[in-house]
Amino acid sequence: MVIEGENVQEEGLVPEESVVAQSLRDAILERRLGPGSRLPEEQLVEIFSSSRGRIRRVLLALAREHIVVIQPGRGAFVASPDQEEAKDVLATRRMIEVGVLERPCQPLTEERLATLRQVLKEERQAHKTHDAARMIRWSGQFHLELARGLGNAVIAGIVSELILRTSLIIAIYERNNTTCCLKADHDLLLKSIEAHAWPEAARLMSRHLLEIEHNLDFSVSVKPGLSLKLALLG
Amino acid sequence: MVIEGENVQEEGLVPEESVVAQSLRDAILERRLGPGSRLPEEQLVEIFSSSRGRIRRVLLALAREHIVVIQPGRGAFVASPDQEEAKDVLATRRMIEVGVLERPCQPLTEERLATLRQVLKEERQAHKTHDAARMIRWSGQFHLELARGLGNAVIAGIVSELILRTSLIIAIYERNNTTCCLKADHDLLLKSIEAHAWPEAARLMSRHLLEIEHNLDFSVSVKPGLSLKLALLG
DNA sequence: AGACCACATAATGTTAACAATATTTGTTCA
DNA sequence: TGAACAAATATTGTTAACATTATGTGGTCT
Repeated sequence: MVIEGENVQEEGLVPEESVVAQSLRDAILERRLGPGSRLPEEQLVEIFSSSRGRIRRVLLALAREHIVVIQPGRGAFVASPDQEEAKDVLATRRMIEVGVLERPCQPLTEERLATLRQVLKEERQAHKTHDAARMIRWSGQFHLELARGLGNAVIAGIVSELILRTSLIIAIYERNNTTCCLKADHDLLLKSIEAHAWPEAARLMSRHLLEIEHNLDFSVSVKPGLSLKLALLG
Repeated sequence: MVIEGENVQEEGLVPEESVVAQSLRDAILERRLGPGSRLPEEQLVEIFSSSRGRIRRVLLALAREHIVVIQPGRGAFVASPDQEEAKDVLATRRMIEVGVLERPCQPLTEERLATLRQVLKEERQAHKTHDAARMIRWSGQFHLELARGLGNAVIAGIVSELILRTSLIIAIYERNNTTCCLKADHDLLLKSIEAHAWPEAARLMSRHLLEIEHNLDFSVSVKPGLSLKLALLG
């Protein structure tokens, strides 16, 4: 199944740059690229057969999305959100994603509902085959599709960015592979939505996001990541 | 009175670039630069005594904020949000800014409340002296300070961006200088907040933003803007 | 061993020149 | 007059070379 990319808009980037940006976002989302990883321009040029100018534009764009940090004179790194940022990102997601369920900007069409079911199916499939990367990807896609269906394009763009930041946060602070256990949450959520039980759905979403937040352990420090080539090509 | 700039974070830009970016944001916020205005690199280089490389980075950053559009091969222009985007931006603001009042991420400290009062005072002052630019600026600042005080840094960043987009939207679609008439809204809002009457405050905020939306006239077309030098230096 | 310093290496930051492309201007002709 | 074309101009896109700045290495001294 093919669904439009995780991210929604690529303002200011030419198509070739979008591809690079999306590859990096994918690698970050699926945790092949961990927080703090160096992103040397020259290596990225090689990997993507691009030019330094283009790579630099992409890195700036990703810095503006808060998933990359540019340290002047030192280079670009995958971001390592601190505890405060982690809490803020989760709280913001709660505000928006619960808000969208409580007071939708638009009614959920049958078509979008079908997409949601399909996404959930993919998520279950990934879970069954223990494919962690695909699990994360489709889990995020579920949240994004909800924002698309009940919210609007602007909200979807915001949520898309927050999902990526969440992925980094979980990569740093997750307690003990708790992520996988939350699988049932999306099932219940979709059931409530199908039943038009919006208050119940909102409650589930709130609990779902709070649970993620509560499963974070802010006492841990850093974790090493893969090498660039392995992360982006392997 | 001095309050930190409208925008919150300048990830990936060096200070000199931030200054240019903020100048352009200011010009757009205060409607000295209108939707559709051309932004030729060479002129910006002259005006800000900067280099093309820097200007280009700034333009990309602003494109990512949806207040500038880069047309490949043609250059950068101040964005002209269409009707759909206008409705989405206002709906998103409603969702977030009402949400922040209904379920604050943090209690409003006395210090922040004082700032809000001060901002409102400036707003009234600007209104009394018929200083349109300052009116817009402080009006936006009021919304931003609310997001800072009741939300968090992430929410404030989002709201900050949405305020700028709203300024462009109003510049295009405002019916008949209705903006100035909404002055009393912020007064009432602050009164409700001071009385801890959150549901009432939320209702007022919702009405306030809906009113802005309803005062838009989507039948109008474009309006000309000032010259670059006049807008940015005058 | 460990702190310190100088050098070598590698990475990023910057610039200027050139190439490619739009836009404007000017001319011709119907 | 105004439509159509062509040349001139102006603007953006791209690259490569260079300057600047970090990083790593090796050696010396205490």
